[in-house]
Amino acid sequence: MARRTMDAETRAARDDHSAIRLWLRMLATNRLVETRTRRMLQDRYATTLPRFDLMAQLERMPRGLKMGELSRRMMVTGGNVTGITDMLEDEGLVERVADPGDRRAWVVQLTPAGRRAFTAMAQEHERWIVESFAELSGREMSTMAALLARLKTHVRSLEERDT
Amino acid sequence: MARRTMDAETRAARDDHSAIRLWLRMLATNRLVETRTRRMLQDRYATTLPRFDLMAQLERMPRGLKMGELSRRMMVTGGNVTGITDMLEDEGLVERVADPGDRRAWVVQLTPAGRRAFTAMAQEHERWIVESFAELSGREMSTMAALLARLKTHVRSLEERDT
DNA sequence: CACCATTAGTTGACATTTCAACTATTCAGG
DNA sequence: CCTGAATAGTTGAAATGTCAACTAATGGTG
Repeated sequence: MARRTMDAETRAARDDHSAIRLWLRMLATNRLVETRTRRMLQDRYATTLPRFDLMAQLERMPRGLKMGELSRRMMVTGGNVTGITDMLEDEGLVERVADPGDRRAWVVQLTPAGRRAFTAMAQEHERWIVESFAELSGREMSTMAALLARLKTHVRSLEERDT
Repeated sequence: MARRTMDAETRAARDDHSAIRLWLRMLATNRLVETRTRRMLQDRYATTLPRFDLMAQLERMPRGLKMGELSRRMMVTGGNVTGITDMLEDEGLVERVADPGDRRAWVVQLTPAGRRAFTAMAQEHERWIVESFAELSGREMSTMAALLARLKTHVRSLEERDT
C-alpha cells in the first residue's frame, strides 16, 4: 500500500485494542465518504452537506417538521438548526410556517423552489453513495447495517444511563 | 421475496436503497459515539475531541510530527491543524520546534505537561470506547473492521479517479 | 385562577472546519 | 547560480457546531 494513503487508523492498527481500532476505522471511513460528498455538493450545486441534510429531512415529510424535530433527526443542537434554517430561508428554499397548535413553534417546509432544487441534487447524491458502497455486496451491506443497528441501540442506552 | 426470481435490475435497485440506508446508519452511529465522547471529554477534562485527536497522534510519535503530517493523519485541512495547534500551544500542552532539515516546517511535540494530560485522558477514553462497542463480539468487530477496510480502500480509489 | 417547572426556539460567545489566497522556502533544470 | 514550479505553513472569510442564557408559550398542581 502506498505510504501516502496511510492514515491514522492504519498505523494505529498494530498496537491498539480492537474496539479502538474499529472506532478509528469507522471515523476514517466516515470522514472519507463525507469529504467526497461535501466536495461534490459544493462543486456541482454550490451547497453544503448540512443544508442538503436538512432539506432531505423535509422532503421525506411533506407536512413539514418543527425545529425541534429537525434537531432530533439531524442529531445536532437546536441553535445549529436555527442557523441552517435561516440561511435556507434567505435562499428561498425553505419557509417557517406558524404552528397553529403551539404558538411557540414553527413548522419548516420546503418551498416549491426548494423541492425542485432538492430532487435535482438527490438523484446525483444517491449515485455518489451507491458508487461509494459498490464495493460491498447486498449481503455484506445488510450484515453491516445489522451490526450498526445493535451498536446504535447500545450506545443510546448508555447515553440514557448517564443522564 | 424469492431471490431466484429477482432480476438484475430489481436487485440493483434494492442494493441502491440499502446503500443509502447503510450510509445514513453509519452517519447516525458515528455521530452518537462522537457526541458521547465529546461530552465526556468536555465534562471531565474541559477539552475537546479535535484537541484530543491531535494529542493522540503526537503521543504515538514521540519524535513529533510536522503540521502537514498531522493534517494528513487527522484527515483535516492544514488551516485547521494550525488553529488547533495554536490553542494547544497556548495551553502549554504542545510545542512547535523548528525542523532543522526544512526551514519552512515545524515539528510539533507534546510537552511533558501535554504527555501527562494525555495519558490521564487516554485511559478513560479507551474505557468509553470499549464500553460503547461492548455490544459487539470480537468476531463481529473484526467482520465490521474488514468490511470497512474494503469500503475505505474503494472510496479512496474513487477519490483518486476524480482528481 | 395563579404559580412554576417544562418546552420551543433564538441568541451570542466561542471552537471547529473548509477553502482560497498569501508568504517563505525548497528543489529541479538550464 | 537563476528561475520558476512545487511544497510547508499561516491567514481570513464564511459556514458549521456546541453550549449556556435568554424569551415566550404551555401545562400541570394547588
